[in-house]
Amino acid sequence: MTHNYKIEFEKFFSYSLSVDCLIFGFEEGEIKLLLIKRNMDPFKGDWAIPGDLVYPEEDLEEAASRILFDLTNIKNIELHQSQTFGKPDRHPQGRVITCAYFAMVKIDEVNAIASSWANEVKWVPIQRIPKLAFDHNEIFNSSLELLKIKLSNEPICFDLLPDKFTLNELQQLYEYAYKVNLNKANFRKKIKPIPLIEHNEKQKNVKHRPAKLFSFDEHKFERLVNQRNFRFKM
Amino acid sequence: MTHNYKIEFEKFFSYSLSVDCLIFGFEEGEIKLLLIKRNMDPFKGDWAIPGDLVYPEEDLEEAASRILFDLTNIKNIELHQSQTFGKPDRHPQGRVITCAYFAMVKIDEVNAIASSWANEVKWVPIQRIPKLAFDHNEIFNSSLELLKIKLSNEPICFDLLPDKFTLNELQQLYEYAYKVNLNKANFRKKIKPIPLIEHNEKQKNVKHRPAKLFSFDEHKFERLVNQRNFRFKM
DNA sequence: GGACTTATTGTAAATAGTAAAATAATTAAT
DNA sequence: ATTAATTATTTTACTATTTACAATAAGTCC
Repeated sequence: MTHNYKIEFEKFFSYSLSVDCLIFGFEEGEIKLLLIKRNMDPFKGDWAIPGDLVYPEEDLEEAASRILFDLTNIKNIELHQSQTFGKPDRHPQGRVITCAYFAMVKIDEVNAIASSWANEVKWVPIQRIPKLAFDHNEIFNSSLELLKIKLSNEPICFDLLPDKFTLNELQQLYEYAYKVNLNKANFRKKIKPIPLIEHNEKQKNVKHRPAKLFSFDEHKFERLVNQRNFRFKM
Repeated sequence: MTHNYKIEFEKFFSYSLSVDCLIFGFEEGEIKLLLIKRNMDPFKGDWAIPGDLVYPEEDLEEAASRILFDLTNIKNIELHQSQTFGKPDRHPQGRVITCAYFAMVKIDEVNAIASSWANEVKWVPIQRIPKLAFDHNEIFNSSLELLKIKLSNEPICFDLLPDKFTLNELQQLYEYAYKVNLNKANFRKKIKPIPLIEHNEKQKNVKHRPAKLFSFDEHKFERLVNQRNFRFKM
């Protein structure tokens, strides 16, 4: 930092900062991303990742949290910082640097949607994301890569699944994320070390043998991580 | 982006952006970080990660690249984006958001050091990083975590090692990074799939049986990745 | 040559991963 | 009620990989 801030103040303190918040969900075997339809220029009418400028007194993560809340009414969930994008010409109206965050929500718990933000929102399967506004396709791609890395090293798959889920749903999530087919019996062997709560309840309204419902045992997981040196690995 | 930029221009386009560049090297069995001693306020005299404001027409990565060059004369090496830090009060002189990058250099090829930047620079083993200026300890910690993840998934260890290295040096690098002891025989078995060029040359000036020297076979590696679906995994 | 240090190879046991078959629970038709 | 069909779940056998440990080979230094 060799610059004299007094002299160069105007030149350097003239950037703007935004945060884009990728909201992922899981439904019917597909991981989905919440997109908004922009209701103002630039890129009016285009689909985009929700985002907003960061307020002067606001931390980056706070801003992402605010965007998430405005759109979904969800509070207090983990936000994962992704990459930051700052090409000088990425925003037509000035030098706007954007920092991407992503959140993972239980899609069945999200109802309140569409606000002052955008007149339209929709969940789009991540394998069928359309052309987006700004450099949002690039932001999506790099964030998805990060999501995939975290899915294989941290138990964040359970943030996407409903509170009670079947083992098949868990498997489908990984199959969709990595575009692979997994052997069912082996998958179950592999997830054996992960502490799950087995419910007496079963799947309903299916026309075949219903599967048992499970929940992630977060407390037991924490204990395992701290006491033995257990590591989540998929 | 629901804001009217015309009206709120002054309020929002008043941030500054900096880039911090963590430069990692490997020497005598230790992974080291290049630190500078600040020669101006704030935090004058404190050790810090090298960084500078981003110029108006400059991309983030370009800025990181410039910092790296000013300090080491090294050009055209890969820069890895780490996390971005933007707490409103992180910089005493205004709202400065900083985006961290890290680079990995061959420490023996870096000589030119100390510039207009700082009157003092030094390589510090990453297990003995002192209290740093600003929030630089936080930046270092999160970047180190990312470095460790990349070390286990990409062949970037060879960016740290000299062009010709011994297998022991390679092992020491991983042992130091993850603070573990590895079995020599098994380590050599594990790295078997990685394509290395075996030189006729041997280690010199050691008072024991000299080890063979190896280089990373980048071309063969690329071919493996593309043709079969080979993955680097440590 | 002999002591010493490190490199390199070998082997057996333990662990993890894979494929396929067997069994259980449910719905729906007969 | 019996049976077929479908899917969930468990079991078994097999294969490959990882780990631990021992043995041997190849240099340096005196």
